[in-house]
Amino acid sequence: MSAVVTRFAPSPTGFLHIGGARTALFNWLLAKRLGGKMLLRIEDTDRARSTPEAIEAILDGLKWLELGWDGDVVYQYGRADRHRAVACEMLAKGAAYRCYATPEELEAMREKAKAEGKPMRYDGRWRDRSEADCAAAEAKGLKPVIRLKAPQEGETSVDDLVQGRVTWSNDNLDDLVLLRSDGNPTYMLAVVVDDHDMGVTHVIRGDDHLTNAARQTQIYQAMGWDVPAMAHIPLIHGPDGAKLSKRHGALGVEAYRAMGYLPVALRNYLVRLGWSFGDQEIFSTEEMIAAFDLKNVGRSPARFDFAKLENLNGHYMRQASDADLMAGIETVLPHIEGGAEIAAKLDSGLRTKWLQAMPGLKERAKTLVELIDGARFLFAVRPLALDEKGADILAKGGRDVLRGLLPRLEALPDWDAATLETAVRAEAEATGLKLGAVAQPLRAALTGRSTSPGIFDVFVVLGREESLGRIRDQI
RNA sequence: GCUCCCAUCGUCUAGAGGCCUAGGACACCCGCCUCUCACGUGGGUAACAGGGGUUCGAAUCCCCUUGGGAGCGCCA
Repeated sequence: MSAVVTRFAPSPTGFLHIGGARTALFNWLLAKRLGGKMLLRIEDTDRARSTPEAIEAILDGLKWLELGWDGDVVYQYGRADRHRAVACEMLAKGAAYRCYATPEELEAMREKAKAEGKPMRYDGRWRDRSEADCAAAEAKGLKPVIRLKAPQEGETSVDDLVQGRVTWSNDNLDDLVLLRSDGNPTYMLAVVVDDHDMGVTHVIRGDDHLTNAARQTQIYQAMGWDVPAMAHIPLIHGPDGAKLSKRHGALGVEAYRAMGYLPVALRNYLVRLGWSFGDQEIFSTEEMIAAFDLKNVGRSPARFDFAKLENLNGHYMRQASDADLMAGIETVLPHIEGGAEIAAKLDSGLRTKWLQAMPGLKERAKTLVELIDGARFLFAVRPLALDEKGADILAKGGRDVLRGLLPRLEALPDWDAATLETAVRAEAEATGLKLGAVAQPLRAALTGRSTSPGIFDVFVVLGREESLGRIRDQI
């Protein structure tokens, strides 16, 4: 029984988008589940569009998502010699042929087919030419491409683990180009050769590759190689149902990092997009691995829903340890707006206060960005700038409440939550106010806002001097 | 145009002929808890695209229609 080998094979023409991330996740999960390996291959045969920045972004994205790959990264372009060798082998065995049709000629052919309402396929005009024809073309200085001599009768089927058996009539599949006229392999050839050479047993990718699967199957067959198991998963759509384009939120995973999402939450969200396991919604990484199965991957496309991602993220934030959250904050700070200033203030004193406030803070935040925002009162400098609601509370009687309360607080022997609460309640009782009517002005003075963690916790984290100072500032 | 894929609440989905008066989750609405906001908790609104079959019985099987999506490159 040979071990399972999956692969994630992005082309480095842009960042790692959300659909790619899910494809990587599924490959990773299947490999983990079956005790196999997930390989990483960068499909950079398109020299003009591949960039080192994109490669970096993809590797960085996978690392952030904690989807590690096995072995070294394979760069497809580095294997061009082998691809060429296979193309020559196919030529030699009659499974491929030289085609001297020019790009202009092919373009005209497509235009004509389109105008006549016929399928836009290569018509095989060089399929059975003589050596003499080829020599004549050569003499004219034409450089040939090498095309697959695909079967013209019968049909080609793909037994897809997600889509089921999908069959094409061979007359709908034309003779694809294996080697370009400049001698470089095409994607179609390179994928097949690489997957074969790398021992890939399961190909999991977006269903935009479904038709390619048929053509690639023909290449496997021409070479007499085993076709790996295939699984074409449906694409992710934008919230409006249209294709997930850049305009819609087909953001790179680094954008999700900058929005303050946790890798564990993003993984959980992504795995439930298209895959299900009964009614279970929350999966730890271990549970995900144990439960994942291609059989439970659906065939219909899913829409991306930020609300659900956010909810999941909130769940994982609440569940996370304060220390992990602190670490998360520090890693995300360089990636968010205004993060640098906060990072500059983040000394051990602030870190201690922040950690102390974390239990109350994390209950109220759905993202790391919100967590940071909710903690602003910790490092705000006196006199505090009030937001609209905070100012409103103080303007409408809040100051009077603070004036009445101040002496009581100043006289406190201890500065712990219980003592403070007793004092504030006593003041409320003495003035006939509800606790909320006293707590809100305090909240406004202490945090500048109308919402915050429990007010007595805020008192304690801020400390006696800072708390009293902030109250006096507002009187 | 041609080929292929898809179709259950607003969204993600459960459902593999009777267990479905269609379940869960998110979102939304109404309560409870409460110093605010959250969290938590109780409840509610909300879906089998349409039409034909097959069957004693269909969300589940078949066909058609409609609506989405993908592919049809010397891109990947």
